[in-house]
Amino acid sequence: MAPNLTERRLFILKLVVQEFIETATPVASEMLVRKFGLGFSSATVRNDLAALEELGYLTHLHTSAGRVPTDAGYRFFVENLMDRTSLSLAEQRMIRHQFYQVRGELDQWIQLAGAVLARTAQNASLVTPPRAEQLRFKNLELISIHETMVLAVLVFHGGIIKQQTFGLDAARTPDDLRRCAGRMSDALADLTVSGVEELLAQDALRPLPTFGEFERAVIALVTHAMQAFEEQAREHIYSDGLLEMLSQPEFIPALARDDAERAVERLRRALDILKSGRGLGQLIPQALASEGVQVIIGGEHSEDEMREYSVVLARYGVGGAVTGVLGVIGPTRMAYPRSISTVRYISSLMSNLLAELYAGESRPPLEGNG
Amino acid sequence: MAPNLTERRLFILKLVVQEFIETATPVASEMLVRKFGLGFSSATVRNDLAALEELGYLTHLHTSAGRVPTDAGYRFFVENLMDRTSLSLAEQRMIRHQFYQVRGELDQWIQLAGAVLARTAQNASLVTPPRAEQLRFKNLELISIHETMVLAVLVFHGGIIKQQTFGLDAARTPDDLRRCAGRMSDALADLTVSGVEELLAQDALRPLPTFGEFERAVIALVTHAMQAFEEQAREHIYSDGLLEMLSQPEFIPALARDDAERAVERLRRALDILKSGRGLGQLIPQALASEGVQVIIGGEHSEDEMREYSVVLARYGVGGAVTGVLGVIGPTRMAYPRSISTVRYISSLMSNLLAELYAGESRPPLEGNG
DNA sequence: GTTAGCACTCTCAAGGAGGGAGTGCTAACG
DNA sequence: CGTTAGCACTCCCTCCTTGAGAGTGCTAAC
Repeated sequence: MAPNLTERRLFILKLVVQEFIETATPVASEMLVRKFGLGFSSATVRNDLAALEELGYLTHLHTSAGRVPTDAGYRFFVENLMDRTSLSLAEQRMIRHQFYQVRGELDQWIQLAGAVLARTAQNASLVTPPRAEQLRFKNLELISIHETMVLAVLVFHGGIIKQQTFGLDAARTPDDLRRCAGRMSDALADLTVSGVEELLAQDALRPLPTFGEFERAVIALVTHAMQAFEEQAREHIYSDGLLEMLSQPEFIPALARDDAERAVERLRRALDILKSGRGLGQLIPQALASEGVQVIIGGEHSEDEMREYSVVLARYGVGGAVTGVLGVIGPTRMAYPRSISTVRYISSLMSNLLAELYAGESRPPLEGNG
Repeated sequence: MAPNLTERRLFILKLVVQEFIETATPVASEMLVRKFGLGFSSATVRNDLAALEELGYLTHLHTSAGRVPTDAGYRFFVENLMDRTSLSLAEQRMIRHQFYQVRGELDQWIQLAGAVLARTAQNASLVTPPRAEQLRFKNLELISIHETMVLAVLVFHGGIIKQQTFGLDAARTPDDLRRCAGRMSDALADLTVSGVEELLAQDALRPLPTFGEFERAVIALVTHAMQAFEEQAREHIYSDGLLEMLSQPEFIPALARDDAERAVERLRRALDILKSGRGLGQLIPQALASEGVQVIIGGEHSEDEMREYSVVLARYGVGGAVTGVLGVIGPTRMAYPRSISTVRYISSLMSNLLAELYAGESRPPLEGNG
């Protein structure tokens, strides 16, 4: 009943997908024969195209239109047909160099990763900052802004920093604050949110002499800050490359197969997705739990609004300790080989950078030859 | 020669501008008469419209199209005609409440300001973080990540924080680092970039016993961080509300007077402006140097690519010490009264918040009734 | 100064024709 | 049986035309 997949048909499918990815134009039989100098006539190719269509890998919008891959077609291409290349060494070098230039500035890595992903894959990118499963307290500093206003700098494991100002009931000297911060740092060291909460509860029951009203207030502040941070960290996704994605023909009315309205509506939707993170929600935890590069194509998404988009994601980080997710999002007609190799490279690069930070033994520190 | 501006003509001009701002549709004489129950016939209004056109305040695209304000028309409206309202008390209360909820989290104020501006003015917003003219050092903390890796947290006056990791040549204990950070904090306290540079130079000439190789390396790090920060702070503009702006009819092909292609091209341009900050470059320093709310309308911009947009900007901050700029950007057909009052309110709100932080005497700290 | 009346201009949407692209089918060929 | 030439057919896209509608500008009267 269903046609079988001959070598030639596989080859033709590969050509169609590659061609459509490149040109964004439906692929015609005649054109394939001429452009690639196939040894068959266009009629033969047409038969194969019809077979591939019956198998569900291709469609066409109307009788006299060329073929376009379906989601299943892209999936088959990604799994079985595409050339598994890496980024060129020159590109890798260039990217490494850019990261080298912001060495030490952890908060810039995320931005840079987003920018590089977007530029290299010519689509939008998304990056979540590296996060520990559990925020763990490391250090506290209390800096006097003026007599009754204090800047608290909370440092957590993994180089995560949060600042918070608060007012005092009574004036305190900078030295006083410093001593207090030292005591607190020791008391709270390595605790998680629940640990701090516990301490606060205990403390309330049997107050220690060194921990007075003020100290308890600070612990409450820390608790609150950690809770808020964990919550907002889960939602926060950095994204970039909107402009790159918008230069894809899908978003250019004159080039879009359907009319201009659609192109703009699509754009608005895309913006919405990137900004709100809706439609990406499940993807992130899912990617965090997986190894290697994940590809989700069009209708494979659980969200309806994502069915015109594909996402290429990978986890990065050290062990299970500090991890994040980064990836590329764009129309289903996406240069999968390139996107995948870019995501793979950047995730491994980020992982190495983080490993240097936390393990130290992996490589000599970046500062070494500065 | 040129017609004169009678009371009625002023009134009609006001109506036309308001009407066009609201409906985004060219305003016809007949429609004005009916909608506002004017006591004149449409022919009379037509005469006045023609006069206003001759004065340069209105145009129409073709013979049988209604009138549309010119940039000069908007300008005249903003200066002389529009109702100078404030945000409603309910809105003010709501906004204050939102800021109250992120009290103490200085870095969230910027985001919040951007979001509120965008939502209230239904356009894109831009906010620069509050900056001192000169970055002034306040405090340094060195936190051991592992034996040879250190996280430096630099705190500057104005609650500005920068983190930077670096590797060590030789292992150091956390205590060692803490003591060192304390010495350095004292040595560098209140210095500007040039001050630190000077210290570094002096130090190189006659090394003090307490300041060894390591300390010099840290000072160099601080110098570098301050330089980099000052540079990138100048360029960094936070922006939000793209989605809000895109819901303006100018960006919706079906509603745009000209064709869909234009709408999308416009959109791409707008994105580009917001992302790169090109076209805004001069505006920021200019706004920093001015008092009150600045309005720049369409062709008044020095940049050509901005001639379809208007910007409403205001400085915020305390004295000349710590200041930033915030504002709204959107199509020239912008709800100026609302944008201006929003920008005015938020800038004063932010100024108050900053004043509390730095002066303390202006109001009781926000934490007071938490 | 104001107004009614009207011709004129220009846009916009709908309908129709012609050209073109590409397929699907059929019949013949090796 | 796979391959191929030939051809009818389908559907899109662009251009053109047409008619309706909107709104102006002008003129002449009030």
